[in-house]
Amino acid sequence: MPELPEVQSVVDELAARLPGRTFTGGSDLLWAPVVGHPDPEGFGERLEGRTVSGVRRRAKYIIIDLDDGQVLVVHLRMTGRLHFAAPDEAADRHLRARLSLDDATELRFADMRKFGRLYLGPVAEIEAVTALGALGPEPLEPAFTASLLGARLAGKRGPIKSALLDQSVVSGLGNIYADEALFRAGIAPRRAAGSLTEAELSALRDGIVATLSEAVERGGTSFRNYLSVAGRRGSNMPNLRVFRRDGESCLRCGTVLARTVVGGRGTHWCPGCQQ
DNA sequence: CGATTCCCCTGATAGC
DNA sequence: TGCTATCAGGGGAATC
Repeated sequence: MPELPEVQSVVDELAARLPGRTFTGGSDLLWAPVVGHPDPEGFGERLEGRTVSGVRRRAKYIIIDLDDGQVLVVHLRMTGRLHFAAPDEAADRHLRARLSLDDATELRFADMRKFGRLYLGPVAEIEAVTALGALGPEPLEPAFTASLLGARLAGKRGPIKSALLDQSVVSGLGNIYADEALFRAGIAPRRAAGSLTEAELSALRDGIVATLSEAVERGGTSFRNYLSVAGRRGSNMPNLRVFRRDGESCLRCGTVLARTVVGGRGTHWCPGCQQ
């Protein structure tokens, strides 16, 4: 489940290789609905001849800038994976799209669960058809302070866990890092989002930043599916304190860790030290 | 408008 | 052992 750190790893590897490359004809959609925008029929034609000028990340979106001002945006969702391959390399059964490049390779998008999407067009168009236009602040940028977090959460009555997963509140967190950040901050996942004290907001801001930046350093977390562009697993899993550790004892206070459902999502936490 | 529920998918896992 | 039911979960749409 790629969240900010996993997407960052993918972006870093794409950025080392894709700029300067030109998409050529012969791109192939093995499963047309993988294209979320525009209509799949026009996709290959619109991409052909475009040269990559840069690769960057916004929230969990991979943004590939093209020389004509358009962007090719990729969202991996749950099981999407990008990798480079030779055109004659055998395709695995989950391959959804092959995008031909001018160096006799192709950028492949595979996705077992079929949730991931490719989008192509001017930024404004993509912002209109995805959440890209309504995203909350990037948590690893300096502007992400406790007071900004407090302002984004103000007045919210729903659980803090749900608010952290809402990409319009803060962008980039998913289920793993939301649980981990709440544990580090000592805040129970069902606390009303707008009820946090200043000290708690500060601890949560710090917990989010530490959790994400450590995971970025370790190349992300590979729970089961995630692989980087180069096919590497992230090494952050041993760094997880609560996620999928229910039944084990808390590293901080020894209480048996619990699992519950908050906002329809599996939630892992310590009833002993998260208040 | 905010909060909640449902839905999309298919491999892994649990239960019998 | 083998089959079937359930689960997981990002984010968008529909609903309350």
